[in-house]
This record gives sequence, C-alpha cells and structure tokens, in this order.
Amino acid sequence: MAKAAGVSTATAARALGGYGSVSPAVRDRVAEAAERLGYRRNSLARSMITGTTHTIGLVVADIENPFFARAARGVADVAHAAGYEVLLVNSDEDPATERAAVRTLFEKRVDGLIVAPASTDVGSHLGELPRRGTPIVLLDRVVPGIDADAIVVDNERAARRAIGHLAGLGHRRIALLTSQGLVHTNQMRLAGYLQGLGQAGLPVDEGLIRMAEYTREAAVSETEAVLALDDPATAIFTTDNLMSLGAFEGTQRTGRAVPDEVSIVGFDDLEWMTIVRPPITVVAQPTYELGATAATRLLARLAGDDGPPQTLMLETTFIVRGSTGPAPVRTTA
Amino acid sequence: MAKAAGVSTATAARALGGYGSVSPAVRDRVAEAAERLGYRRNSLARSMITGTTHTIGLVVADIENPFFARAARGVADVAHAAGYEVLLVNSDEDPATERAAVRTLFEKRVDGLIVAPASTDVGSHLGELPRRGTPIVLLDRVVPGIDADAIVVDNERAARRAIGHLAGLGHRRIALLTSQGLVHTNQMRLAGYLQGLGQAGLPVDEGLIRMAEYTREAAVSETEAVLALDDPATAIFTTDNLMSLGAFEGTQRTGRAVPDEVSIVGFDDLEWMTIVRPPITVVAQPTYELGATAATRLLARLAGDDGPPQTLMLETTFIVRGSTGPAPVRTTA
DNA sequence: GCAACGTGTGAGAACGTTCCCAACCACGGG
DNA sequence: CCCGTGGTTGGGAACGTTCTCACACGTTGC
Repeated sequence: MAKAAGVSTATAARALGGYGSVSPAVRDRVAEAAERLGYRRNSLARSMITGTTHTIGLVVADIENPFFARAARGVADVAHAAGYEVLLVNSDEDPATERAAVRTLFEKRVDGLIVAPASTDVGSHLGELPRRGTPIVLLDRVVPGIDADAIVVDNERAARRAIGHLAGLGHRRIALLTSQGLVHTNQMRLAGYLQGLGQAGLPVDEGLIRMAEYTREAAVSETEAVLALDDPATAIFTTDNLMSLGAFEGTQRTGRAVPDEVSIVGFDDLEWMTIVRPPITVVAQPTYELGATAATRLLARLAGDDGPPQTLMLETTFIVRGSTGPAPVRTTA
Repeated sequence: MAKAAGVSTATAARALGGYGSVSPAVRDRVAEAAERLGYRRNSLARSMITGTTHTIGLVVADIENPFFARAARGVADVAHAAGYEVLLVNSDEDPATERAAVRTLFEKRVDGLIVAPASTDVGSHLGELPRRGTPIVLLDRVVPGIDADAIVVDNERAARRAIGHLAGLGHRRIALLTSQGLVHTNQMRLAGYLQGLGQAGLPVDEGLIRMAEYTREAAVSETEAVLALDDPATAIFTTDNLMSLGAFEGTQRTGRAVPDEVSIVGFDDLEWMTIVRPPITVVAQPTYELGATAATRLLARLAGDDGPPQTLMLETTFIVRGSTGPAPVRTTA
C-alpha cells in the first residue's frame, strides 16, 4: 500500500485525490511514493463510496450496423469528453436480451443508460430504472409510458416527404420495403408512407408493402418480388440502410434501369450511396448527433437536471440524387 | 436491505448467490423478500472482494469504421456468451488517448483488455498490464516486445498476393494507396507491396506510393493525383476500406474506366463492394473472427491459461471481382 | 496573553458484498 | 448417554476507497 510510505490513508487519499488540504511537502512525498510503487487507484472502491462509476451503459441492436456504430460514436465522444466510459451491449432487437442487459448494467451500477429499445411494448424494465434513480435516455425510438428522455427523428414526416417526392414524379406504384418485427421507427415510417400515399391520392396496395426478414438476401428477394408483380412497383422506399442495400441489389438483378424504370429512395445515408451508380436519393438522418445529443441529455440528467422528460426530435434531410426520376410512361396493355 | 427480511447477510448472500448450503425454507424466504423489495445485487461490492468484474476493455481506433465495428461485434458476442461485458473506447489512433484509455480501464479493474494498438513503438503502457496480472490481447496489430497474445492476419502475404495478381495481369504501374501514420498493418501491407513488386521484377516508384490523410477526400485526391502522372498508374492497391472508397470515387471522377483503364484492389471486404459497378476485387479479412478469437484467447487467459504468448494468424481470402483486368495496352508516344 | 480561527493530519466509519470461522442443532453410532 | 458428524446459520473481517470528525498546531486579533 502506497500509504505505507509515510502518511495515513486519509492523507494519501487527499494528496492523490486533490481535495481537502495537504501540505506541499506531504503532497510531493505521496506523489513520489505512488509513482515509485506504480500505484493505480481502484475505481471500484471509489465508486462504492461515491456512488458513481463514471460509466454509462449503451444498448443498441447491433454495433455492426453503420447506423448504430455512428450513433455509438456520438455517444462515446460526448461521454468521453465528460470523463465517462461506455459499456456496450448488443440486443439484436431481442427484448429478452435487452432486459437482461439493462439488468446487468444496472447491477454494474452504471450512472445512466442510453437504450435503443427493441420493443415498444412492455418497457417495464426500462421504466424501473428511472424510479430507482438511474436516468435513461431512449435513442432513436420512443417507448410510451416511460419516464425518460428520448432523442428521435421525425420518421413520419421524413417518410411522407419521401413519398411526396416520388408521387410528385408521377409514381403511382410505390413499394415500401421494411423489415419484420416493426421496430418503433419502422412503424412510424410505415405510417408516414401511408399518409404520403393518402396525401397524393394514391391507393394503398398491401402487395406493395413488404416486410423482409432482416437480411440482405431477404431484402433482395422482396425487391425482386415487388418488381415481378403483374402491376409492378415503379418506385421503392426502404426504411433502413440494409433494406436500401437489398433494394439496390435486387433492382440490379432484375436488370431494371434506375431511375428510368425504377426509382429508389433509401432511409439513412451511408458512404457508399454516392459512389454507386446512380447515387441514391435518401432520407439522411443526423445519426451522429442522435447519439451525441442522447449522451448530452444523459449527462445533463446526471448533473442533476430533473425537469420533465423531453422528447427531442432532430431534423432529417431529404437528399435528392440520381436514383429517383419520373415514373416510366404507362404502357397500358 | 433485503437481509432485514429475516436472516443474516451471510445467509442471504448464500441464498442469492447459490453457494454454501441453505435450507430450502430460508432460500425461498430470501428469494421472496428479494423479489418483494426489488433487490439488485451490487456488482461493485462483489467485484471488490472477488477481484473480478466480468468486464473486458476494448480499445479500437474508431468504432464507426466497419472493420472495427465488425471486430467489436465478434468480441462482444464471445464475451457476452461467457458472461462478460465490454467497455469500449475509441483511440482514434492516438497513442496518448490509447494510453489514457488503458489506464482508465485498468483503474476500473477490467479483467482483461483487447487492444488494437495505435503505435508499434513504446507499448510500455501495454506491457505494464500483463506484469500486473491483467491479460491483454492485441487485435489486428502486433507490438514487438509485449508479453501478450496477438490475433492478426498475414498482411504481407495478402498484399504480395494482390500485387502478384495485378502483375500477372500485366500491370507495371501499380500504385499503393495507404494512410499516413503507418499503423503496423499498413507497414506490413507496404512491405508486402514492395515484395510483390520485387517478385514480379517491377521497379519501385516512390511516386506511386501515396500516403493520404485518413479521410475520404484525401484518398480521392491522392487517387486523382496518381492517375494524373505523366506515366500514370494502371492499377491501385489500397490498404483499407476507407482508402478503397476513395480510390473508387477518385477513379470515377477522373472518368477512367474500371477495369479497362485502371484496376483496383481493395483491402477489407465490405457490403457495398459487390453492388458497385464493377464490383471490387479485394483482400477479404476474417474480421469478425479476428475479434471473436481475440475474445476467446482473452477468456482462456482469464481461465488461467498461462502458456507463452501466442500470435495467431488468420487466413485472408483474395476475391477476384470485376475491378481488376488486364493492363491497358501501352500506347507509347 | 488569551480566545478564536484555520490549516494539516489521523482515526475510524461507511459502501455492499464474499468468505472464513465458530456455533448451533439434530441425528446416529458406539 | 455421550460424542462425532454434517447441515445450517450468524458474526465479523476484508476489499480500497471517501468522508466525517476530532485533534494538534500556529497564527491572528483584541
């Protein structure tokens, strides 16, 4: 024990911790001893007594998904700048995994949590934490009835806008390619899609609403399917980047020309979308900021902010690129 | 305190922890009380005494980079399956940040560390940990003189093979697009590039070796530069996925046809590389497995394996796609 | 010259577990 | 009837900090 080098534990702690008052001589002596012995403070013991671990938990569906990776980076940057570390868990959109993760993180006494909740229902495990004093911020998705801040994007509006764009180009057969399970965001995007159709006076065709398994292959085959209909889609709106990839690849495979025969609008802007031919029109999300503001909000809570829970809605940008064009002229049989 | 519900802390701990011997009646009573009071064990206190946190630290350059994201996923999956949590830190290839991160993680008493070291030199902060009993596994990169396992890829061979492929197609002006700072992996890839040239009997032209700042834009302009030489490159070999993106975009911008005028070989296979036209020939790395085996190795160390440090070299795969073709016929002036 | 005050220091409690040890009980064998 | 044994339980130390409190000084002000 470094304390064996002259002074009491209390004094050594003061010298090392830089609080209380210590004489310069003692401070130096302690510093020297600590250096010599290679002393490293034990954060666990400190956390026990201070009640704060300077660690926040982050639960996302899958860190490998560029969306979450970027959001995580936003979280990590803000957290790190404030002296916090990030404990990361992948939930794979599985409520049970998420529940277990939240529990474990709580037991590890994270100071707060940022969660992209898998399920919109039974968020009881999420609601429990704020009650126990561990603040939680919902990322990207909202769970009704939870006493927590949420940082989201206006998915409905973004989807409406995308559909409006396509309808404005004369498209009447607009497909929606989303994934099974209907996470909260996708529900909103579906809602926006339906509203968009309504505003454009277009009918809803169940056959154009495709819910693919969450894999590239499934997205590809759903795309092919929707293009192989008797009255095929002339435009495809996807609800996330994996579906965008599938839609693009599926369209390629059918040999349809983009945008002359099929238009594509993706959700979430990734780097490859501009080097692909044609580049893809997308709803760009402020992904990094989503994570960063979630962290900022959480830090505010940790700093004592106990105002009512807020839901912050960040702006999306609709970026028109080459993948959308006028609907092909109807060659009515 | 849940213990206030009938028994001593010792007994309650036994009942909850499932060790020692407890009568069924007491076990039930404790379980009921814990349930009723919503008792959650405090892992910090447990860790203090057991000396294990069931947490491993992961230090990567940037979680937003698909390579690290995927490797991280591999780490997380293996760790999680064994009941470990992952504390993530981005170093941004900055040795100082990395050093601070390692120190903080150590103070938080992670059971072990997986680090993709930024710098090949002065790994003193890395060497210190094993000496203190905290095992560390090097990911993707090796640091000489460190008493630690390492999970890497045979970068030299992979690069040689890529160059061999291009030389075999008749290319004599093969550029290398890498990033500044020359991380260990890139040094190896550069070495492989040089060896490849040597084996093919090609001269080394300094003007063809480009070290770009680590941004997409820089990669693009270096690509443009190398294609604008008096005696331009007819092939470009990149050393990571960001450089690949830049090379592809840069080539597009110059209007050069791929592969008829310029061939491209990328390092690290990403999803977009097959939907881009032409699809890109790459050295595919077992990225997920890199992370997964690093975690496996670390867990083995934590389980008591104290054999000599191993360096595991995983196999890369060379995937020929459309971006490489015969060198254009020399129109000598 | 004495009270009041401030600075520097140490003793010891506390955080919530796990673990070691001792005590207790019932039971069975000698 | 007594003793040993094994299962069950509680007491208390320990982990390494922080924090409160008390005390020993020296200095200042009246």
